Amino acid sequence: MPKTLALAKTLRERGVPVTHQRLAVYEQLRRAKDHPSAEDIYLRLKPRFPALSLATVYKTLQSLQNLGLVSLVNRPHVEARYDAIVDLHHHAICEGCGRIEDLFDERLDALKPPAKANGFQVAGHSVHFRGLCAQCARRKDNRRKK
Amino acid sequence: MPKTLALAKTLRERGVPVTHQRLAVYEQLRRAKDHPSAEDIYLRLKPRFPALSLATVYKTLQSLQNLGLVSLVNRPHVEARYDAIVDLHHHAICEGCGRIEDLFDERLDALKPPAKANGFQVAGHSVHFRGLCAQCARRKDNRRKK
DNA sequence: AATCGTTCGATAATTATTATCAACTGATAA
DNA sequence: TTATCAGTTGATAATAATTATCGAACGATT
Repeated sequence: MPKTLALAKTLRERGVPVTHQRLAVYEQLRRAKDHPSAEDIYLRLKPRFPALSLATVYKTLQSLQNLGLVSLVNRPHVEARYDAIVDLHHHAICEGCGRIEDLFDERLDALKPPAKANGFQVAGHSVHFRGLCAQCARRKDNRRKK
Repeated sequence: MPKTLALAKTLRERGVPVTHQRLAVYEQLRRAKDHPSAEDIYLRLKPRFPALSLATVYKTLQSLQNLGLVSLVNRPHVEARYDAIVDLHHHAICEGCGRIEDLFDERLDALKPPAKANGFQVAGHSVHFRGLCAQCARRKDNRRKK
């Protein structure tokens, strides 16, 4: 988790050109405490960088993600997936094939937020595991053995 | 969680007209075990209901959600939100104002999927609490007292 | 069977995101 | 410092998922 000042060094080390835009987007995201959207970041930077394009913000966030310097709170632009099960349950999401499996587990159902989340009134919760389902895990192993 | 046969009764009780389309969409979703998208459902029903429109599937899923009969696995069509924190952490999402707060909690970090999730290779996980943040909870209370 | 409010299907509109591409910029080497 | 070149930028078009619109058709009640 490099600080803004260290970002230039990190980028250089990985052979990624250091640009004003990249530094500014990362700096803005580090300062923000509200998990901004691409457009939020764009609007906040616009006064200082009048020539900035929204597309650049998207591309920059994408490459910072690839470098492992930025994470996504919610997956964007993915079609909605529905479930006829409305009772409390959880999900395992396969990153290989997109398959979503239902998980029923009382231990997970009983979770409570940490006391630090002061005054937050919980209406519900869910746990998402991400990884590879049995089939996809096998396929990956095979590929590696080649 | 009413069975398909019971759906007509449930809808009637709530004053919602019972239509072939609504019954079919719900039946299809109950049978499916793969958390289908609106389009998946549409394509699966098309052979039996050639006149069906994709817009109707969306509208039907929306009203079934309002009735509490269908749940969403992932929130659709919401802009991506980014985070400069890449270490394992969790989120509390306010349904009032959309605010997302970071939660750090070793208890939540240590979660493992139930043994039943056979062969699933976990790469990571996260816990989402949804509800109302302190401010929004207060506002709701006030409104109720009127 | 008549009426009325709701829903349906077709299509246009909207929103978030990605693709395209010519002009520019940062890093490297002369 | 300047020339070079791959990678990036900004402007805009394209795409994908979803929602809005609206006249025609339907379900429930009488």
